Amino acid sequence: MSGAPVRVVLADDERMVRTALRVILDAEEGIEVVGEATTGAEAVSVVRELRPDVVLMDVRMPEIDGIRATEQILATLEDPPRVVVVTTFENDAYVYDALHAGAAGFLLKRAAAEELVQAVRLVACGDSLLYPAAVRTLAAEHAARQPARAPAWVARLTDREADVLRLMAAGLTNAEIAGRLSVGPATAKTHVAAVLAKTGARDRTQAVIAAYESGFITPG
Amino acid sequence: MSGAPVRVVLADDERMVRTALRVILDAEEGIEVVGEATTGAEAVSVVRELRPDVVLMDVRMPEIDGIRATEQILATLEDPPRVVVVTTFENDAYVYDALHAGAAGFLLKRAAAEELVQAVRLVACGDSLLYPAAVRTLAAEHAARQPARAPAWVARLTDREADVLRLMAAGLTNAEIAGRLSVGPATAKTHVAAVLAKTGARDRTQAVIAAYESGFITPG
DNA sequence: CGGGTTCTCCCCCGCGCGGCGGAGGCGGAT
DNA sequence: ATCCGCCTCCGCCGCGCGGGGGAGAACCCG
Repeated sequence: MSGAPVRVVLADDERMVRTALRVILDAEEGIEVVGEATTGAEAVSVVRELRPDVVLMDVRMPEIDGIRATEQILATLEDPPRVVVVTTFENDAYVYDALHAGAAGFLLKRAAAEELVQAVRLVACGDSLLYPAAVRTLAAEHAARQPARAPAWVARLTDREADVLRLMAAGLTNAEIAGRLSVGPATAKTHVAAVLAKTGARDRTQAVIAAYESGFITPG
Repeated sequence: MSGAPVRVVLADDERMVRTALRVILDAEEGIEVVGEATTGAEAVSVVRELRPDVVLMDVRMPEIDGIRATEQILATLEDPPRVVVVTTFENDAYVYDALHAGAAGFLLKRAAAEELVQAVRLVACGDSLLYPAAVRTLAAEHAARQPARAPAWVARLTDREADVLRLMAAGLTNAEIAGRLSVGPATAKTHVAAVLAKTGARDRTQAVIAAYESGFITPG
């Protein structure tokens, strides 16, 4: 815990921001700012060279944005540093992207100095962290991932047609669907035809796509 | 900030836990435990009556679990309190459920006393919060939505075959794929056949299903 | 009672699809 | 210089699929 200091690299295109971060972090014991970068591309090469423990990565940067830079760092380096994505606005959609890219944390620039320091220490210990307000964004996205996206046609499906669509989305042929539902092949075809009509699909493949895209069935 | 104290209700079926929480929180200035509940149903009625600012809600409780109780509280009360879901194990799938139910935070019972206090203060201010380890769960779920679950066959696809699979998953016929890629129909068929072979699919529909299930393409 | 909906089943037809084998060119690796 | 992987294309064949009809039985609801 109190061994070697945490080595930090700052990536931000604005000098003032870098300076502010450096001042805050350098004042802390056990934290050492070892490098800076002003573009995403530079961030990747600086990190590759200096091998810091933590990277504070701005989102909006020239050449390569912080999200892509994060992806590249995590994809190309072995034993990569922990990346904390930093941005200005909390309503940024970047929260999701940052986590998706493998970021260990997400901070707003308006965060207090103590929050920043705590963030660096936390991720250096292997923990993850999100700026509280960002959690709301994430939670909201999570919650929103369920409703809304159910097109009208889903409700118009009869029970039987819904069964058939599920089996179609399981990759079954008409004959197999008939067998699974214990009905004649002709009946299965009729239901499939009805599903195609209601989904507006040209063939069973498009129907399955519609089933996925509408959330009627979900991967995993 | 330092006006009226934060009024807290504790909902947990274990007396020891309630006592522990009460001792910790009552020792803090500006925080007042105004009520307790031992079941989910009781939690709902107690909250309805006492109108606290914050509810510490256990997950596992008799009658109604904490998740459903949270849902009911947030759905039926106007100007509802902020609910922090508390549980014992961090590998609980409840993190997701809790956020989905509208919880403002997620804490583990092993959290330090200071974390607990900070959590109450934070959510009382309107911020959200997650126990750091819980963030990992959430972030991992988010991140896991892409990598890992990429079966071996994804990597074995050639660039061209990946293009073709994407178009297949867009619902195009062989002829349309050929047109889109500016190649002959025979070539498109060859690539499709290769995709079917590598995905282990019997027909294009199963290939598209594999594409979704593997995360090769994502809904939305 | 009649009308609507749903589920069931049948016919024929055309065609896209998938399986089969073969072939030539082109670039990188050995 | 040789092999191998990838992309490109060609034929043939069988079959499942989708489109077009029609039809009977059960059910609910007004």
